[in-house]
Amino acid sequence: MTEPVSAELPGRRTTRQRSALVALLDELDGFRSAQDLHALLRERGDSVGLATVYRALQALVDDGQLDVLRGSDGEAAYRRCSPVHHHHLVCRSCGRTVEVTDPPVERWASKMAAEHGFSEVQHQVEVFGTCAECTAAARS
Amino acid sequence: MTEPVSAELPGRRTTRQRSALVALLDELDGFRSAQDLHALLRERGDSVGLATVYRALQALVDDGQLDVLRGSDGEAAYRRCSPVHHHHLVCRSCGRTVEVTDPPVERWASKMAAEHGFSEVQHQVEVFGTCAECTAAARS
DNA sequence: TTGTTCATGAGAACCATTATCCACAGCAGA
DNA sequence: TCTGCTGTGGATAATGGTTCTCATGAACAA
Repeated sequence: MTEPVSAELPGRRTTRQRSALVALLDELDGFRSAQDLHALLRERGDSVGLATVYRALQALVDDGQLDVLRGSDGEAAYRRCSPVHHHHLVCRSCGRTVEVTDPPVERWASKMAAEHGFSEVQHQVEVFGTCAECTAAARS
Repeated sequence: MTEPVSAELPGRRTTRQRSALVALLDELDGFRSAQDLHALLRERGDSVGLATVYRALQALVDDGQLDVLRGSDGEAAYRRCSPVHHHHLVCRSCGRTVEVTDPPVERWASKMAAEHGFSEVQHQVEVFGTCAECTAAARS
């Protein structure tokens, strides 16, 4: 009751492992699986346990600092994202991601849900394609 | 070369197990997991192996007769769907599903992708909420 | 009916994710 | 500085959905 409730991350400590993970995510610009991130950390010498990677990712998601996406194989992929509501345009081939926003889509989702009596609505809009570079590379 | 290539399901046999699965899917109107479907088949006496359920579901998806959805836990859910392109409005609580279409969203996705140089675009739009009945039930 | 070939089913294998256990680190108060 | 509390890390086991293996059985064409 006496703790500063307004603090962003109450009772969350800053450790070498979490810093390394956040730094890595800042460098990457596409969605990466937890397994990938764990392997990348090991490669660069920042040895971190797999369970720790999962815990840290989950914590960051809870804090709204990461976005999660489920691929067609069910594996979760993570990415550092802006805190405002947005959707993604993801390259199937290289994983590069563009954040996009579109108020009309938001309105459409709310309207459609209301028309059918649905409440507490969330929507999920992701666009997958092949980016210009990968298309060019595939042609060579 | 001599087979009827135009046949809907070339080289796919009709078996008791597949018929039972399709019949079950026709009766249900929400997304169900493979595990659920397997349990339901057992309950009604149509004993079918779990592996068979997965194989049959995969085959139906390949033939475009089923839609797949990945829940937040990564579990796949299946549903009998109309063959034309559409999206879903899914009740988080009871799983009931409404199929919706919206050409503007389709156009928006294509336009957005083109602006960023993406090609071979697919999009995924799902809206989750709580349907009127479940909202009412929760209030009681 | 017969032969070929695909489908089935039980269980093992697989793999991402989560839980468990215990040692350790950071911080607060004595 | 010492001590105790609590969150964290790491290794590993457990979990659970999905896929694979392979011997057996069923569908279909001739």
